[in-house]
Amino acid sequence: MPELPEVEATRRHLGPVLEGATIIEVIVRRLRMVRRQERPGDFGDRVTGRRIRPLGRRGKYLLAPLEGDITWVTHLGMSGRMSVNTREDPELPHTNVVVRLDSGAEVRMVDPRTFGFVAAYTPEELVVALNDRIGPDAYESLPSSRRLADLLAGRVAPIKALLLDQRVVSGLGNIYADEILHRAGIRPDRPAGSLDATELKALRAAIRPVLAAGLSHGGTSLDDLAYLLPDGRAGDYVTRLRAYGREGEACRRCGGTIVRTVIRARSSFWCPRCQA
DNA sequence: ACCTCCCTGGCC
DNA sequence: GGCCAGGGAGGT
Repeated sequence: MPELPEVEATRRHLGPVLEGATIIEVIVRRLRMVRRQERPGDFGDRVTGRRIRPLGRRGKYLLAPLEGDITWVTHLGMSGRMSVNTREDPELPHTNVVVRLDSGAEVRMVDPRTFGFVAAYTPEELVVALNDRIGPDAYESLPSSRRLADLLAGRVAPIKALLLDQRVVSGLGNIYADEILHRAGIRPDRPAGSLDATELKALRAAIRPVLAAGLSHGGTSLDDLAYLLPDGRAGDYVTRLRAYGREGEACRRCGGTIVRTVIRARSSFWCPRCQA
């Protein structure tokens, strides 16, 4: 599912297709996909006719800055993915937004569950939509362990819940949060404020390597294949996962048995033997 | 800081 | 035929 590594892999694939191209037409097949926008029609109106500058990303948000100070923002939600096509390619089911380029290529957003969305923002709107809502990017600007200590001090919520809170750091979802906690050797249900300095260092140190590994494999495509790279290939980090989805299987570090518990209404997979 | 909702394919 | 998956927003 699309978390930071999947969004970043998507950004890297889309870059060569989008950058420098001009948007000539936008087709919104499901109006629900345009959200967090005053009027849904604003999206097409605002992006059409503009040239795309180099792509960016913040947490799970894919950012396409356009000439003229408009930013096309895409969030893939739970089940969204981007697909690069020619106009002749048949459309997959759940193709909800189509962006046609002057190059003849088109980028399609496919999202069965429609938790994803697109929007087009002025600089002021972008600040409200992103800066005021999400914290530093977990890959590009990870806070120091000392800063993390400040953020987590006194918090009784489980550390897993705070890793998923995009205001603390942005980009982590359920899969990579579990992988990070496993690598750091920390139980997901530990009260966040109870982590000592050594544990916080281990936690901080686990974040980038896990995300980098996921990215190097093109991300994590699960059996449902909801997430795929823009060329249709699957990311295969699922074969390297150490915790997520491995209930009942042997821990790849200590040989213990991975368990599944529910934290904040989300599945958590972890090893009771090597996560303390 | 917690709960509910959105949505649909896939599974029991 | 019902339930589950879950990111993020909204409400209490």
